[in-house]
Amino acid sequence: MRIDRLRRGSGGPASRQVYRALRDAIIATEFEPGQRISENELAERLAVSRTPVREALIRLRDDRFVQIVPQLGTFVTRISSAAVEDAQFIRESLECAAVRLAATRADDGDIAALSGLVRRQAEVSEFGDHEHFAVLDDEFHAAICELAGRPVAWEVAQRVKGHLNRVRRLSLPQPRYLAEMVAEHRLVLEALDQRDPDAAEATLRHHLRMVLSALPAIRAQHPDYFEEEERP
Amino acid sequence: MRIDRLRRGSGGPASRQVYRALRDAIIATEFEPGQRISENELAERLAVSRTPVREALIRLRDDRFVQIVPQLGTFVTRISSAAVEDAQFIRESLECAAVRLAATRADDGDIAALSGLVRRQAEVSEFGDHEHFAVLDDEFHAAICELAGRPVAWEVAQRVKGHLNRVRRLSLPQPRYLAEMVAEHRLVLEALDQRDPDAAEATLRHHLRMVLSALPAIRAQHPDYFEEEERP
DNA sequence: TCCAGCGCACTTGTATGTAAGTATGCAGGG
DNA sequence: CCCTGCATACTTACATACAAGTGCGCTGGA
Repeated sequence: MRIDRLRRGSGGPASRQVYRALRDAIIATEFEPGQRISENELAERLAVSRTPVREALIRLRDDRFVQIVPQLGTFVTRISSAAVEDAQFIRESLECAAVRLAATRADDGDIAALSGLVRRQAEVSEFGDHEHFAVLDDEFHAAICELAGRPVAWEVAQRVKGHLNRVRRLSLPQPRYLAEMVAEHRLVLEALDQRDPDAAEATLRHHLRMVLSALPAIRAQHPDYFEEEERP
Repeated sequence: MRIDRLRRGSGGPASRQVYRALRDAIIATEFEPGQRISENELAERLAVSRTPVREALIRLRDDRFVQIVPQLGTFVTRISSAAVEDAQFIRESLECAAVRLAATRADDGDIAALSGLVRRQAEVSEFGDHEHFAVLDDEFHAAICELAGRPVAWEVAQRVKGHLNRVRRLSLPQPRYLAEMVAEHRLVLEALDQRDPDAAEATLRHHLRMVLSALPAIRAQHPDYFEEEERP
């Protein structure tokens, strides 16, 4: 396990640092879905008291990354197709609405900045640097929400996006994945450049749905990471 | 102040009860925007310890209903036009996306149930019972998200909706308000009955935007409840 | 009167202690 | 061997104690 004593006095309050560390660990499946996690053990391992650990876990419960059962334990939620689709729905609804606004509000300078961002994405995609690309990808989507005048859209989207990332990390890296992402970003950018809200929404929606397509395969590969769904 | 000792052992954990009580009080402006609230005083008044109070306040901060400044105090957020518009944006994006899905998935039984709900709304609107209407209104919007197969859309929408409610409570009650709401619900219902996603989205969007129109007037009436906005 | 400077009272953040409840494993009887 | 019942060790929820930091008011001096 990579969770370890966190250095204090740097990144804000302890509870926030614990939250981020646990969230990252869950999304990276360093904490496996279904696993039980103990407040006491985490507090000891992180060298803080139970209080900030508890506050972090409460927030993770709001994010649906853990399930807290009183007097029994706290468990990493298993992946449920419904939860992933919920996250996808929220992200898609918010970002598509934002990109429509962005298409009507962006000026030439905004488009140029976005264009530069996509260019940088193309560069790092050449080297297959997934980690760096992920940062630039987030910047791209954040910039769209910013252009729309609704940065809150990205904040909410980012929160639910963790569920999508957890699934994506389980899928085998496709060789042409990054190149395709860049190509789709270019299409969105083009639609924005032409101030075409309908095209911008359509291309972004298509782009966002790429991730979800791999869901059934991933489920077949890691059945014990998934919640068994009721079949009505 | 109406915040008072809460009865334990009834409605779940104490922290949740405190959260609900505080949230309701803030939305009802029983806690005025800008007012400082003290963990200690609240704990004493509610006859619980600081722990559940603190957990409730943390969640309220995530909702942007309070602002916590370390070593200084916790304050009820003033109303900001940006925050209200953010809430409106999120709610509108999610519910409009949901109603499109609902229009393609609803069967005759669903439509009939929704129709019955609107009929009950018409009844209570006759008596000007705003409180009861609010409950039925929530049921209506929740039902749409349920029909879409995305109940999470309503959960998120409901959370941000508090910001809209706080503003709405400050506006003078319009005499024909409830009747108009019912009429608009009928239009949405009609579009759903005809399985027309575009019409459903358009009518719902128009419906949701009614609240926002009163914002400037309310701001003029309660200037000290509002954040002063920067004029770039 | 006015101003400078110190001290106190209050705040949130964190640490630790108490209470209540559940699953588990072991012991004993059938 | 198998099942029943209890003791125990663990969990979260809540209460309380301590630490660090900020603003405000009082006090003393000019």
